[in-house]
Amino acid sequence: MGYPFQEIEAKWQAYWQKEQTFKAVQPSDLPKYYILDMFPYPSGAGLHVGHPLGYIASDIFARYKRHKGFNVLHPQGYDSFGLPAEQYAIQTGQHPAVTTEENIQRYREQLDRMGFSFDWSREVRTSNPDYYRWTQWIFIQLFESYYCTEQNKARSIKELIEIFEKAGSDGLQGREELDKQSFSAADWKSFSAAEQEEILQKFRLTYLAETEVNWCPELGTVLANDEIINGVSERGGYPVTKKKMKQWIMRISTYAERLLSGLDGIDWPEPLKEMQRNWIGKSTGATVFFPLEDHPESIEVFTTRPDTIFGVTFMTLAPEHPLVNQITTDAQRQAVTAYQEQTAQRSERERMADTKTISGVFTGAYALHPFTQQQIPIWIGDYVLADYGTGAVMAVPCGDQRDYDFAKHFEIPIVNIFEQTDISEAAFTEKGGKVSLQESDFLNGLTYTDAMPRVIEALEEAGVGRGTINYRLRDAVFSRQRYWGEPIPIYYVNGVPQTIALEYLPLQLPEVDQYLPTPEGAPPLGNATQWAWDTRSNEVVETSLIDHQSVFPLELNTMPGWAGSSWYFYRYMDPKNSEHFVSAEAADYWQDVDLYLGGREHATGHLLYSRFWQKFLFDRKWLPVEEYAKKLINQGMILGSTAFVHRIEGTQHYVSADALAEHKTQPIRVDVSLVNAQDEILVSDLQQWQPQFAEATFEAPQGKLKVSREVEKMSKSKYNVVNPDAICDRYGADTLRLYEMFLGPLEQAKPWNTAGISGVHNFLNKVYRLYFKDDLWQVNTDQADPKALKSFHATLKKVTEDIEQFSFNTCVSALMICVNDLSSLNCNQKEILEPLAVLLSPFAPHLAEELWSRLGHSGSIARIPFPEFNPDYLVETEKNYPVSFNGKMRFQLTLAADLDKKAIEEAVLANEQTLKYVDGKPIKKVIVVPGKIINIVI
RNA sequence: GCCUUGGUGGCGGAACUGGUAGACGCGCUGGAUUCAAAAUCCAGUUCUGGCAACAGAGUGUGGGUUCGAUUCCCACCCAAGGUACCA
Repeated sequence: MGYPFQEIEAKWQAYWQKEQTFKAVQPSDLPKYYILDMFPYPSGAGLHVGHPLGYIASDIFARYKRHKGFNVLHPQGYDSFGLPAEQYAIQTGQHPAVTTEENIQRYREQLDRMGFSFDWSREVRTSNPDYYRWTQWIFIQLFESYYCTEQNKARSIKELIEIFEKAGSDGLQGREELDKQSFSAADWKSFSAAEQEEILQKFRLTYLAETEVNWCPELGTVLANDEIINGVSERGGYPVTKKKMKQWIMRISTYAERLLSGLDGIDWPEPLKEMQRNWIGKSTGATVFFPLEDHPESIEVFTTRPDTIFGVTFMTLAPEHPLVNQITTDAQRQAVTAYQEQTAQRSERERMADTKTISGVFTGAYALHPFTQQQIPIWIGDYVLADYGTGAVMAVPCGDQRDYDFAKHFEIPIVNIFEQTDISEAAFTEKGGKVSLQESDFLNGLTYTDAMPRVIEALEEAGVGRGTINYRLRDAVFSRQRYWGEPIPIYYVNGVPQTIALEYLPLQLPEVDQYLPTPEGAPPLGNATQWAWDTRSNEVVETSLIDHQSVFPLELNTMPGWAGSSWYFYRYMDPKNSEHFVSAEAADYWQDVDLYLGGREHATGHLLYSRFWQKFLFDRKWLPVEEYAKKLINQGMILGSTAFVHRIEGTQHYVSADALAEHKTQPIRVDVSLVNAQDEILVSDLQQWQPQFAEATFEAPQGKLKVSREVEKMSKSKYNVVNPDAICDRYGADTLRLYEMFLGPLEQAKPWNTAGISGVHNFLNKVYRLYFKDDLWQVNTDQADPKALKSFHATLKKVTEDIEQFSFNTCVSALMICVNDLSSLNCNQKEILEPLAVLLSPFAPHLAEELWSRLGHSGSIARIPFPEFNPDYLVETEKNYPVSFNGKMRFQLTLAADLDKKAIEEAVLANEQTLKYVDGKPIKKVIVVPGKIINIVI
């Protein structure tokens, strides 16, 4: 009989809830420790066994830290705005708020069953108006800020306006945003509100712009770059095309450098940092201006290889480049226009899929080389992207493979500027090495390293270019044409955006009767009858009143999914505050997240955007630190093990998976819960499960069909989901917790497989039997066996070290060894069993609480000090040393444990019979390897 | 293509800065207990040969450094994830 886990778990879960055992106190004299999980999106499918993996790990650590005397903040909440609830609403008419609430209920029940030590009094939900009020507030602050390049931080836009009022455009030197525009202080004051706003829009950290966006027609919305995977939408996999739209944009690019350098100071997984670095994509090079031959303007290019400037034989512009139409000669106009149309029609996906076909058209125009004044033909080609760099490249076919291919294809001349290199087959693209330049005027004889600073200097002297740093990171589109998201707190007076003051927030989502876009293509909020802002009463009023003087239209777009999740970790510190998004005192006490656990898939989305907002809020002095998460761990995904039955192609006849070689078959997914441990499925179960099997025929001995397996992501549609509730029913939450940890290293992805769960469950039964014999309490106060003490303290040492390194799988193994030892030594002394309960408490909290109360304590075990490791128990009097000779182990030598290296050597040489000679040869030298090996040289 | 991570029994996985490879668990084999089963306990289990003692091989492949390599170095193969006309 196993231990009564159902009774124990229910009892202690109720106790924790009633006693508020895990409430984080604030203020407190204890040192703080903040452990955060990435909060879940509450989907309709509920939790599967993969979801809790990270929660279990963070919970073990949180409980451990409490035992170690920390004031632990371990909160949980819901990222409850999102597309699935909205799509469900479109299909059923059910309000997303209703389905979201239902899903949250279900999530909460499932989470509670697993015995997590969350402080639920601090729960946040991003779709709650009390929460999104502050998301809207942050949006407004971004709108009311600009980035000051001199102080290298965000400042209030009011300070920028002051600068303009005092000195006009001269007050802001060298800012590209102003382009060539210049105005005096008097000019500024004479500008209309709309004119002023047009200038300010170039500086605001969130701004409106007509841009080419990724438009997903199926979803009816725009998507950010990180929401697109291989040219199709991340959600649903629908095609994405380019479309011009007026959108709210976040000026994340101003933070590119700080987002990059900030990575060095935080303890995040290296692969994840690398992904962020690549996404930011810093490249150092130069901007070069190529004057046009018959046109006043010049073409600006960005290049990482200005040292190869004498190898330029043509230029390529993106087909969308603004100068193309102006410079194209009449003779070439038809061809150019045709090419432009052709590229515009190709979807993003087509363009990406087909990178091998070389295409392009000559514009007929020429630029002049900035140093040699030679004529350079200007081409357009779709291998040049409009939105990277300046949308134009100086083509150096000898040094860049794409330019090389283009030149070969269109028979453009190639000049080799690299000494002693062969470019008959491919371009020479290496940067390092000792290859020097030739036919390069003042750069002749210089290597890459020497030529770079020299050429940048020359460009600057001649006024035709400068050293530049370019980033791949683009500003992030912030508007979504959706209903179930935060409304953007903006209304428009004559087209000029105005913010809604804090005291009138939140701007609550209006009711609509349709969650689809309006027939005119406006976002779903366009369906609302009440969606206009009255500036006299400062409230939302009937849309039909817009003609009145004081009533203005509200923004129809909502915020993207990442808005609410970009700052939630600060709300947990002070969740009920109605004055601030977090109070200075709370932020000051908790500071930042000490440990953040979550999936790798958020590397270039949530984890980048939230760092951006953090830096902004830090700049404006609302938050105390510039990086919010000191340490981050990516837990690996638990994958499903999908089962397949096999149907002979074109028939309704199914065969066993071991007979696949003989037939041409088609695999069909079946529900894993119907498959037994031997990978067999009963035909009768299968026929009951889905009607398509009812009329099929089977080649199944004893009515059993063999299935084949494949490891895939867990998902409802793949029928491979395992529900944690089922595991809790059968084995209990403590077993589930231990087993998920035992499965393998936390960071590693692994398929779910229940095969080993009995071993872990057995371990807990064994623990129980240390305390109870035939359900009778058997713990006594006798002195414990030294062997038992030794085993316990060795385990204590190992487990403590392993917890600190998040190696929970080896912790479980160590505990198993210890309990096996104690059980075979018949150990039932309080001296060991009392601290053992505390040691087990992070892993199997329910059982530990029960044992603790049976040991005669009142109250929870949760804050009892963790047992201290005592090295005295591990002292050994004798040690076994393996003796190696010529790399082979030859002897076991038993020596006193306190001997040092020298004494061991002497002891070996003193041993006349067995060791002074080896294979009849005298020993020349004894090498003692630190640890436990003795090496002998003859 | 590039970047990152990894490759160890039938399976999941251990092995601290180079030191007895395969801990722990599953599975399997045999035994004890039982009328029987479940549960529990004990023993064995990398592979090959052998009744056995034992011998040989062995951490993706091929080299190298070392008294000694899963661990360090070089080249390659494979898998997973990321990313891609980024100039």
